[in-house]
Amino acid sequence: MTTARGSDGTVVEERGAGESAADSAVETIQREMTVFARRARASAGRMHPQLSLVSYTLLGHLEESGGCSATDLAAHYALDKSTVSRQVAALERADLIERRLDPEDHRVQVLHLTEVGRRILAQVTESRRQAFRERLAGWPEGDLERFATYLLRYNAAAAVMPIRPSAEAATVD
Amino acid sequence: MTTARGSDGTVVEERGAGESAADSAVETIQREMTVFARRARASAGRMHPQLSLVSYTLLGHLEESGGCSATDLAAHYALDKSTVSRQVAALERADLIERRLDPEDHRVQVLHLTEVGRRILAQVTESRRQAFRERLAGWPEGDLERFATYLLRYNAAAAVMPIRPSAEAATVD
DNA sequence: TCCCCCAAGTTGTACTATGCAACCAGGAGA
DNA sequence: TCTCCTGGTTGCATAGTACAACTTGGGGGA
Repeated sequence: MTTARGSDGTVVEERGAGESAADSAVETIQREMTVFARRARASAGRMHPQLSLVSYTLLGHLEESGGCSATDLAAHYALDKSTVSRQVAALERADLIERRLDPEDHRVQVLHLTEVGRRILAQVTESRRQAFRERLAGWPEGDLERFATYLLRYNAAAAVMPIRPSAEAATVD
Repeated sequence: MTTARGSDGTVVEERGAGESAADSAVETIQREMTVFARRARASAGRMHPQLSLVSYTLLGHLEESGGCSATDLAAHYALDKSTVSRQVAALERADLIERRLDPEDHRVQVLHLTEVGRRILAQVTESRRQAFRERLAGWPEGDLERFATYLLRYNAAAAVMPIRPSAEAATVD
């Protein structure tokens, strides 16, 4: 981090002597992506009262998969099965999901969103989307599309090139 | 760009009849920023065993500020002073920072990086920068600069937008 | 068929990060 | 001086997580 940032988000750039414009852009990208991640992480605790961080993700996965087992969730998000088990228990207590015994294999509990769960998930999703819309309000459409394209390109690369130290990084999600 | 499938499969894209291309771009941006945040969070612990994401951030702030108080850190990162106090204690135990009593005001402990701290921070920063360089390798310079600009613009907006409990928070994933 | 082993989930335990509240110590003003 | 404010620490509670031991159900081979 080579940057000072005021509470207003103003950024002071310092360009080293031998640096090319491209290097400088890379650094800015790194810094700003990190800022975003930190901010996101920092506000994780002030999540929707009903829906913790992981809970939201799990609900989203249930919505899109149309129901799956706890083991599937654990594998998909690289979480321990005990962690998922407790999360699932909490979500069930909150009436956001329900369990149905798989008739084929009685060891398996297939998890499904309840109506309430679907509604809460939609609410939270909508409120996230609203926040993004506000922040991106007034951007020219061309900029929005290029920004989206860049992010896709970046993430596609990141998926294949995890931060180095260990190979397990590939299990990120 | 309406179809973006990260390996995580977080969000189902539903493009309603009345939705513009700009709306679609906003959704893609939201999804991809979230993917990035999750990946960053998940891999944070792997970048350097010695340095958690928060620790890394705090060290970085000390480096760029040239020394500041624990209260400054807490305010800047919206952390509780007790949290910072404990983080600082750990960093001091690890010999990465040192405290110097402010001669002007004996209540204040000005925190400074030690040589070791500076070295470790540089190492981690370099390894992160390398990862970013790899992911951005081959991008045309114009794209890099636009991407950097967009991120700056986005984060500036995010910094100003009121943090509503169920908006920004939900962003994390 | 019966037994053994594997897979899905649950529960006990421990550890980390965190916030809040109570507290301590140094400063500043009435 | 006395009171109040500020920087910091510590006690306590909670969330989220992993690991290991355990429970229950399935399936394959002798």
